[in-house]
This record gives sequence, structure tokens and C-alpha cells, in this order.
Amino acid sequence: MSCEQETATTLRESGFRVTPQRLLVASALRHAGRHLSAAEIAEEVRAVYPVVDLSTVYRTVEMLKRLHLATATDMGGDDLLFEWSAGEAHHHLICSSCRKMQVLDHAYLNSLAEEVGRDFGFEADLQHFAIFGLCSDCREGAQA
Amino acid sequence: MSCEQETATTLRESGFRVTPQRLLVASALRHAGRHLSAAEIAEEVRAVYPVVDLSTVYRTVEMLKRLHLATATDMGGDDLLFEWSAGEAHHHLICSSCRKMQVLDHAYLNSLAEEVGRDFGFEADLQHFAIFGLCSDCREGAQA
DNA sequence: GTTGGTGCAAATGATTTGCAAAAGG
DNA sequence: CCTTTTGCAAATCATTTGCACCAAC
Repeated sequence: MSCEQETATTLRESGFRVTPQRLLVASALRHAGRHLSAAEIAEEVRAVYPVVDLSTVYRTVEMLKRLHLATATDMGGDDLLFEWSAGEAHHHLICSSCRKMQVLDHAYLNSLAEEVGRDFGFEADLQHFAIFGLCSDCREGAQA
Repeated sequence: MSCEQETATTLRESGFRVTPQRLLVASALRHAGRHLSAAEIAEEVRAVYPVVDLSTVYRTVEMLKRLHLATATDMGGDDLLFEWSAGEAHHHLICSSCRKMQVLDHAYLNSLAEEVGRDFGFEADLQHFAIFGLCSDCREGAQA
């Protein structure tokens, strides 16, 4: 089953209509392999399907979020960044000083999720966390 | 030493000038005992000192953040919420469904901070985290 | 006096919304 | 057909910025 068909099936099963815009937004995210802003998603989609409004992108991404197919994260920039959410979750260490971004394996957040579930019955949505702080380079720089 | 004097000393030592606006914004946060939006801070300050612009509140809070005297957190509402940052850090579990908010002790994030520091040399700023998810009540509701 | 801080007013800019037309099922 | 979805255009609204004046020190 192709990516497109897979998305289409998921949408239909969830009671949403399948439209080219939705498939293309999903596809753009799935194949980007990185975080995209709403404007970047629109750009990607327009390369194939010229007329897509930003509002449609926002509405679609909102839907994908509800279906746990995409995540939205404030990574310290001016706009929210969206990412396809498949396979293992991952997170980011973002340096407040130099903006460098490192990937953090989900293993680091596993026990937190478990403890919070055990102690509070809370099902934490730890798909995509942004942890701000100072990277090793900037820490050394600050001491010098 | 009173709260006001304490803040004044900190500001002076950090090379910032001491102004009534700054002392009052700090005081509003310190004594609120809860999260305040910029507008709420302005309201508090104006009760004592009638003319304070929102932009001053934003600029002051930004300064307090740099001094680690206050935190800014997106708690899912329309605006950022600010809180005085004293004593032990704490965090929040926020239900995406019913918006209920529970306090999470810093102990839950301690090991994460340590591991990230050890493995990446990254000094995580884990003063005030908002963890979204489903609370126990809403999980039960969803199953029914 | 200098420099930094404030109020005011205006700009910014991402995200949201109302609505009529278009398309999915 | 009936309902959902879209594009368009306009609105929203928290936050930021430029600038002239004022206050710390």
C-alpha cells in the first residue's frame, strides 16, 4: 500500500473526507524528514497542486494532530513547526544561546511517561518535546 | 531584607537600573502564587502604580527571565503565563481534553536533567515544564 | 550629564474565522 | 443531494518596535 493510500484509509476510517489537499499535506510532512512550518508545507504542496490556502494547511495539520499522525512543536522560532509522527518518538535539545539543536532519543523520556502514568493515571503525550537550555559549547564559552 | 529590597539588590548587581515598574512587576509575580499573563501583571501593578504599559511588562518579564527570577510557559491558553521562580521548581500535567492542571514535583524531571547533562553536556532549563496529555478522568471517559 | 528605561502609538505577523462556492461520498 | 471542505479575504490579538521624553545613578 502506498503512502497516499495508507493516509487515505486512515482518514476514511476516522470519518474524514479524503481530499487532494489533505493527502498532499500529509505527504509533504511524511517525506520532508524534517520539521516544516505551515508556510513551508504550503510551498511543498503548491509544487504539485498550485492552489492551497494557508488556512487549509492549518486546518489539515490540526486534523493530523488529532489523529496522532503529526506533531506541532514550538522550537523557539517565530512559528510552530510540524513533523510527521511515525515510528519512534524523538525529542530535541535546543540551545537558548546558539540555537543549536540536537536529537534526543525517546528512551530519555520513557521513565517519566511511565511514572506519570503510574502515579497520576495521566497519559502523557510525549511524542515530541523541545527542551531548552545551554549546550556544552555555550557552557564552556560562558565560563571563559 | 524585604522582598522589594531583595529584588532591587539583584537588579543592581546584574547591572540593571532599579525602577518602580520593575519592582512592582516582580512583586506582583512573587506574591501572586499562581501564573499570571502579561495583562494580569499589568492589572496588578496598576492597582498600585496607575500608569504601566504592557510593553514595559513584557520587557521586564523578559529581564526577569534572563535573571532566572521568572519563568514563561505556554500552558495551552491564548497567552504566555509567567510565574515567579523561587525555591523548588515544579511542573504541570495539563489535560488536553478537560484542561485540568495538576502540579508535578520536580523530582520527576531530575533524572532527565541529570542524564542529559551527563550524556550531552547539556544544561537543561527544566524550571517549569508543561506536559500535555489525558488525565485519568478523561481516559476513563474515552473508554466508555 | 549619560545611559538606560518608559509610555505611547503604530506595526507585526502567525493563526483563525465567516462565508459562498466546490467537491466528496 | 447533503455535508464537509476549501479558498478567499478579513479579522484577531498577543507581542514587538520606533521614538521622544524622563528617570536612574
